[in-house]
Amino acid sequence: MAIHDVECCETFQTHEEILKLVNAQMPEEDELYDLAELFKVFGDSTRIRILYVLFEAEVCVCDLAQVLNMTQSAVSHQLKILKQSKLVKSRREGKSVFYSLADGHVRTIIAQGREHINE
Amino acid sequence: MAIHDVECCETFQTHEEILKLVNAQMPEEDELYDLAELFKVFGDSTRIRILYVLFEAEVCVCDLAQVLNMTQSAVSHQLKILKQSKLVKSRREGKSVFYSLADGHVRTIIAQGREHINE
DNA sequence: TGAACATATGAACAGTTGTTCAAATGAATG
DNA sequence: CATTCATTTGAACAACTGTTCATATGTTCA
Repeated sequence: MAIHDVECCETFQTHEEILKLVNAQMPEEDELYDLAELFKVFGDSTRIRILYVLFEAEVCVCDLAQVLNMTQSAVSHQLKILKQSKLVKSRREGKSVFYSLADGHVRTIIAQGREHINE
Repeated sequence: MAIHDVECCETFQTHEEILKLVNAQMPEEDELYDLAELFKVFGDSTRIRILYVLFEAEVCVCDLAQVLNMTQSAVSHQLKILKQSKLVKSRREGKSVFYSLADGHVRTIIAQGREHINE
């Protein structure tokens, strides 16, 4: 048993080795935080519904509000969050603002999540 | 303009078509809820850190607590959540309980998330 | 410029979440 | 079977989140 190994639940595992492995792969604290923030965005069924609409078409805010039967204010608040995390982008056309998906990761992540829960 | 189209932000879009497309692809409400619940689990940096440890090795609760510098109670609470969402499985060996990843979707989802934020 | 429309924003409120502390369960061992 | 160790659980508390309501911003057009 190496010097720096720690006794724990009497297994006397080589914690040093585990620590090395883990520290080598574990992202920086900032990145872990950003990662959690990103997944928090997916962690709300309203936002997922918005994303599903954007899978099909580029739409304006009041279209989203109608299709999803929500307040336009509520939709706008959620769109802001989606935009801040760069899952969605917007384009102004006259009085309207049109939203669409920002990149393909959204589809992959949601597809994987769906696969997982349907196992 | 078809009969059921709705006037909205003066674009007179064919909402009927959008609605058809969206409704065809949009999962049931239950599944949307489950999906959001799943991503909520990823939406906490503590749980992501736990998953990163489990990427490297099967470990017991007090190992996790030590490696992550957390209360063993806090770790246990989070493991319960990870287990309920089937991201993690456990195996008892004497007094200890060892945790490991339940399937490969975890890796894919986190990898995609990481790709997204590093763009 | 002023009215009308589409969207964004801020404050406030209820509901949810992660941690801590204390206590309970479960397993091995003398 | 009582003790010890590893883990789980429940209650409680502060921090955070999504919606609503009221209001502000920004754009078009008469």
